[in-house]
Amino acid sequence: MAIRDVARQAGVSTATVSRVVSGRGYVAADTRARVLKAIDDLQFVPNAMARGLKTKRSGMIALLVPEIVNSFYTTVARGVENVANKHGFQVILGNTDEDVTKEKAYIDLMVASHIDGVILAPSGRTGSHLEVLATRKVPTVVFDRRLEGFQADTVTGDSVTGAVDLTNHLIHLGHERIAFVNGDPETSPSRDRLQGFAEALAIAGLTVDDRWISHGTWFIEDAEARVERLLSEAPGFTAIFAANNFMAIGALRALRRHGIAVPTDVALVCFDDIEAASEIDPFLTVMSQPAYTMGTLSAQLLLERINGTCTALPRQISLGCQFIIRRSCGSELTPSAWRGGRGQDSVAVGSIVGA
Amino acid sequence: MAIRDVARQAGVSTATVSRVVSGRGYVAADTRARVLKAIDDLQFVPNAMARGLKTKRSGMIALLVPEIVNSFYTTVARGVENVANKHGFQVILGNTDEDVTKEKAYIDLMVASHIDGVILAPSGRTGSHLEVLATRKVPTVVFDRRLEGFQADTVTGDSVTGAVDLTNHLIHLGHERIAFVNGDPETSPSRDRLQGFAEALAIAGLTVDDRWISHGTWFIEDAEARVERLLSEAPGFTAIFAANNFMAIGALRALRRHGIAVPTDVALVCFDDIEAASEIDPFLTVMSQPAYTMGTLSAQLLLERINGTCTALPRQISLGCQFIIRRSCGSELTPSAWRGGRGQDSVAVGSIVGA
DNA sequence: TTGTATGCGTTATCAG
DNA sequence: CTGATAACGCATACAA
Repeated sequence: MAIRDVARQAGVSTATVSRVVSGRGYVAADTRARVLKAIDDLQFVPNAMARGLKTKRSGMIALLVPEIVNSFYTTVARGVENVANKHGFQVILGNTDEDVTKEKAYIDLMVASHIDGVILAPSGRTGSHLEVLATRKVPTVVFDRRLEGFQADTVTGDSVTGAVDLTNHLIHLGHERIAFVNGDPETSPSRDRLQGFAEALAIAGLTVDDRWISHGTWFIEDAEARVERLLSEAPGFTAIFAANNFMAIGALRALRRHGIAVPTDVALVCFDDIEAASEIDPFLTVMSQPAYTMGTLSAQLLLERINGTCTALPRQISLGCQFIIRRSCGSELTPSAWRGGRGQDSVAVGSIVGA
Repeated sequence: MAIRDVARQAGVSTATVSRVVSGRGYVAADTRARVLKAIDDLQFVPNAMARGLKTKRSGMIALLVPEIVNSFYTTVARGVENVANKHGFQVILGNTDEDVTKEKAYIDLMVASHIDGVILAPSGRTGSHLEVLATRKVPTVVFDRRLEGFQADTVTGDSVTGAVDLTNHLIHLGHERIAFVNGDPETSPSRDRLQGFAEALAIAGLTVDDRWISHGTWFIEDAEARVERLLSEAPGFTAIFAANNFMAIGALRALRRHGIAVPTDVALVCFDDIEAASEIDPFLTVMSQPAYTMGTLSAQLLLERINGTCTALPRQISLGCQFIIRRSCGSELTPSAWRGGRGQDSVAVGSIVGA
């Protein structure tokens, strides 16, 4: 059941069938009807590979995320998928596990599959392992994490500002000794959030005990181990700033094991929301990134490149984050600030930095 | 930079290059070396579409889930992806949004892409919209939800037993008036869990107020609205059995709005875990399904079909669930039972029902 | 408006 | 062990 079978059945040439199927070119109404009937009779489904071989387009885009069980990334995925599907693209979702090697392997596979575009939250500091994308001119959008030495449209959250706000919040509540549980320092959000944290402290005239700042990976277990160590080696802090939701979960585990209550004994704030947790009890004060929007926007930028609609220089877009105040800092719940948006994001203020 | 460029560069035929690349057939050592050098020089990457057109295999399998932000499904995805990648397959992850139409659209796309196999948690009661998979002989594994009138390997959690245990737990704690917040009655887990619930109550000589049993969809918002209605129209229950994690979250939202505390005022248990929430505070008593194992197993079954290793009749596998007791029922935390497994699942007892 | 013919980049079948 | 060559299923330039 290939295109030629349909052609024979309808008494036309394969070219005509192709025109009917693709909708390109002129076909007489009655001829079209005959072809459509044949297609239906034979249950003809065009072979996407053969088509792709000819057109050099696969109709697929890849989305590579470092951690598929993190709801931040799945929400981004939702956004990407919705926009992509709406424009006739399928999304291949890959989980890179914060591993540059695995990321590279995926990229190579994608290149071989002649994927039409790639959206990824990269794991390394540089984009050296992505050069094949540039070489093969595969449209690429980087999100969540900026990359050094790699030109591509980039969509990130405004981590510096968000971290400043989150830190100020703690400072205003009277905290002066704040521990910072960071993720992988190779990734830009890690550095940005630490920077915002440090800036806010400096302006407030506060100093940081270096022992209260820990780096590592973005895995829960790692954060847990580091907070564990922190508690035994350098206690004395009254609050914790977790660089993302997973770091916060790790911190919570360690604190719980030590019988330390949040926010009674230690305050806790973090980047990214932990939706499920907050249902139970308005709990963690967070700086929620517009994940869904990050996904839709990334997909839009990518599609513009794929369709050639945009040929401008790489665009850098920074999205504002949403401050959600809950009672994790010892403060009372502020109803007006408690506007946890579900499903789609609430308004997200974006600023375009690049061209 | 196609295979013929490599052939020319290495001074051999395309057939020889193909043999080197695919690893099939005899090639002299020195010839192979020359070819490999040419491949490296030219940065040759074989075109997967051309290969697929010839071999009729895409090297891809599709995983269709109803709700991508539900950690149960992302955990399954992790399992599927790990096994698939290990065997050289890529995974296309699709989100069907509990929508049969969207599911059908995905399936059609997959068939056109000559996907090698499909793993899906279907949305409808029957598999009538999946017949194209049978027609085209696309290996298929159904997981999480059984399908009527569709022959395929199936991997599910043992919902009936799990529901019985969960219900007995509530009964033993003294609850006699239990509300049941179900999901979509078109899906088998919904029916199985209600059945287990009813069985346990019957054995205990308890009756159910029909107004306390609600059906609908598997969306959080829907459960929330139904519990909301329940609270105003038929209060009086002392416990809630939520058919899955999302139903529980919806219930929690409604309860919170009414100022009803869990477990103080109303007890709550559910199927599937809410990992993040439990980190904060050992909270919900749940019947956790072995999601990761469900993923790896589904992938294994599928690969056996794809490789033709298994040609037996459809296999039905039911996986035992893990009972995690926390303090959501008014009981004290039982340390020995508190063994929430992370990452990979703890032991999961499986029973093969079919051939 | 329709048909013919060619090629996309591989793999596989045969000779050699 | 290696090479020539014919498909695979479709899209498209060019003819008609």
